[in-house]
Amino acid sequence: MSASGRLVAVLCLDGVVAFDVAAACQVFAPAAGAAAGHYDVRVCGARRTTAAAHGLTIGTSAGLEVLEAADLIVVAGTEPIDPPVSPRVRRALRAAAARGARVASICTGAFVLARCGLLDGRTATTHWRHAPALAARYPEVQVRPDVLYVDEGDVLTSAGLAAGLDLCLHLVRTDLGAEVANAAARETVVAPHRSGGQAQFIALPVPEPSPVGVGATRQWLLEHLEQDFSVDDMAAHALMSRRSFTRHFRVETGMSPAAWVMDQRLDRARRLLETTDASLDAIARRCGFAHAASLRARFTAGVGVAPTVYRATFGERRR
DNA sequence: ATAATAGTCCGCCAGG
DNA sequence: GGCCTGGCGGACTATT
Repeated sequence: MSASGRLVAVLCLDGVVAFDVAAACQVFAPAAGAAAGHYDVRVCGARRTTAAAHGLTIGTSAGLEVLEAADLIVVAGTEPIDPPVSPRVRRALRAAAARGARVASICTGAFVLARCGLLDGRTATTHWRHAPALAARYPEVQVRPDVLYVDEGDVLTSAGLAAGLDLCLHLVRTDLGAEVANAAARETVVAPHRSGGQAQFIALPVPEPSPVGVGATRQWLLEHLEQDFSVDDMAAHALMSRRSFTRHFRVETGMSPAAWVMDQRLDRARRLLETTDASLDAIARRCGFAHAASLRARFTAGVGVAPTVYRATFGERRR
């Protein structure tokens, strides 16, 4: 519950994928930077060192006992997939979820959660290559092979490798707000915000505007977010028919045009709520909403809390 | 709050 | 045949 010093345990089983461990550390553990000091990260395992995939060895900084106290447990993926899970780990993960701590998996770490029964009746994702295996072995799990990550509140899963970074940034965003998350993303040199629903297969994974395809149009949209657009307006800018435009847009971004624009509007609203004292109405207009009422509705639906609550939580209270 | 309206998404298919 | 475009229309969603 404390605002700082959340205890994060990164769990390394045999065959752990080093990239996944590093991704979590990179986002949560920096000693300097925006997120510094907010998390207390321990890489934990059953032994001092854990044999990782690809012949690497990972030295752990804690034993399994941290699982019992952690506020957030990140289960890194393993190769081969679906490793045996000791009763101790199983108990610890279940207990953590039961006491309200969050349990997150990266890549094939979802198999570990599934094995512990934490995904039963839930929606989850994993690396696309292993999604069929996850669904086949654990029929209780609703597998979504087509998203970057799934946030079920206390249990979160993410797709392959880089999507783990997206999930970690999503957690920072939830805990500390968009400004801190964006700063952490900047340090990691990844896209600041890729929403969980984004497709795993996208031609241009990083939403940096590119001059090819519909990238130029996305750039243009970002520069004029305060305006109102129909899909026809966007297609006209891209010199395409509406049908071709929406088709290309989905291939490149994994989202429909309207959904993408809404994501961008909400992102901007979050930032303005955090960093300015502007009125809701002014923010609404600067983000392309007709009025405060529509911002409020879409914000609450998309972010999960009302704008004023968000500002009270994450806004800079500087004198 | 409800129904009417407008806008969006996407499978389908013909044509270049 | 493979590939891309863009019109059509129906299901769906948001807005008023």
